[in-house]
Amino acid sequence: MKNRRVSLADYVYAKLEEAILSERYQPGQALTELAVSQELKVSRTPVREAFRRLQQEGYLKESVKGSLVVETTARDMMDIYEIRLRTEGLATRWAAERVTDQGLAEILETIELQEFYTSKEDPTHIQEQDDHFHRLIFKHCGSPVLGDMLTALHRRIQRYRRDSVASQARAGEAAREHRAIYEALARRDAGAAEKLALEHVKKAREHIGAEEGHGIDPR
Amino acid sequence: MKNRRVSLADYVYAKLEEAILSERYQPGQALTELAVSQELKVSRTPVREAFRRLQQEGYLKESVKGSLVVETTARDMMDIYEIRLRTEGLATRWAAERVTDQGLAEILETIELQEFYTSKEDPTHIQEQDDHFHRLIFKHCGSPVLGDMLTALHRRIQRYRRDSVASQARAGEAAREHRAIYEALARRDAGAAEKLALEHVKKAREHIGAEEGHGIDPR
DNA sequence: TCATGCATCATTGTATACATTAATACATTG
DNA sequence: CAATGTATTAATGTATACAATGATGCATGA
Repeated sequence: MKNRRVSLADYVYAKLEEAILSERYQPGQALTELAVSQELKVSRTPVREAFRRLQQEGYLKESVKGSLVVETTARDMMDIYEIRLRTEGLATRWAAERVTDQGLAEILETIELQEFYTSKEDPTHIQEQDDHFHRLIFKHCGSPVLGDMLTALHRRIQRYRRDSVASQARAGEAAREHRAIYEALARRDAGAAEKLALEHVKKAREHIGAEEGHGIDPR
Repeated sequence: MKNRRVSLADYVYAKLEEAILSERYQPGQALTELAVSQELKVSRTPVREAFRRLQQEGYLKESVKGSLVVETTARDMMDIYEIRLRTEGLATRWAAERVTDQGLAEILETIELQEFYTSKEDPTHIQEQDDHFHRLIFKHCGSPVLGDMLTALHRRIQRYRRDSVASQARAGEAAREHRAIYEALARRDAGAAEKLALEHVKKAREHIGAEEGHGIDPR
């Protein structure tokens, strides 16, 4: 894919994003440019670039002393599900209308891997493939605007989804729903694809809501 | 609001964003860090930060020689309207449920200004207030996730909206629609607010579609 | 004339030094 | 003892020097 050697700034960005999403850096924790640059053995310059990008994405926010890791609250997560409920069906519809045969092959491959890991009850790899499935749909929907937007939203709720997919029962359901969506895409059946995607998001939200105790609005 | 003096990086970012949105820097044009730093009489460091943020936002993309100004195509614009059709009603509904009296006062003020400039047929200030109205709704919807997302989408189609609002007939309609939305907010009538906002976006899209010749898909 | 190789230059990537700012703690003074 | 001023320090902001890379143009030779 990218033959260009990644810059240190990209490297730092990836490291920090990973650390934040995996919660090794906890919400509220302060990061200073100097501390990160020493930890990763680079100068402050690439660290600054990474900080700025993370701030723009909403993962970090400036504060008097260093930059704070921003929490994606349960409330933010529910908002994101509301947005996904209204837009992910559209992305899937467009994907059905526009996906290439090669794109379909990519999607099928990730589904088969997901099914394999589901049978092995391997949560880490299940989520990896689950994420990948959605990213592929977004990539093949033919709209960078919508695709990039949904990809970013997906990232932000990764930790909530991780807990959810870890449930073996839900993992099996999710894999079956993905395959149904794939089949609609392969038939170029836009209506079915949209409907199935909407249902899929609804189910995912219900499942997460149940785990998170969504009765309480923690705003 | 912000008592902190803006950094040069913020200044450069604002300058470049303005230049791109106003099309003083045209799509496809290459900008180099050195050229911009000399033009604005600052070092490359703040320029680099601004570049990175603009790249993250999708206004610039890296290329072999400098960074290219990215065009928001008519196609992107139509995609953005599709997204707005599905989400802006939600934001307005939430605003009706959550806006404070002070927020309502802010919104009313911008509407009155918009009406004033409409009566004066002053397109620049009309759009300024039109933008401001929408940003206020997004700010008061109580969801940073949804609000920031819609604000960014709005920005990206600014130039298309500019051409549209310049039409005096549409400007009057838009002002009336804004007032109707405001009144629904003031009554805390979430259902009406959502419906009116949806109608407003639909009308705006139709009007822009007519101007742009949306029959042709220029992808 | 055309291809090849080399020098040059433009541009970005990285490190580092210095400037600035704001918070903190401590001492001095009334 | 309280208030105020000041030195210290920790952090970011900015400029600049240098490195690395890849494009460009030109000269040379077949």
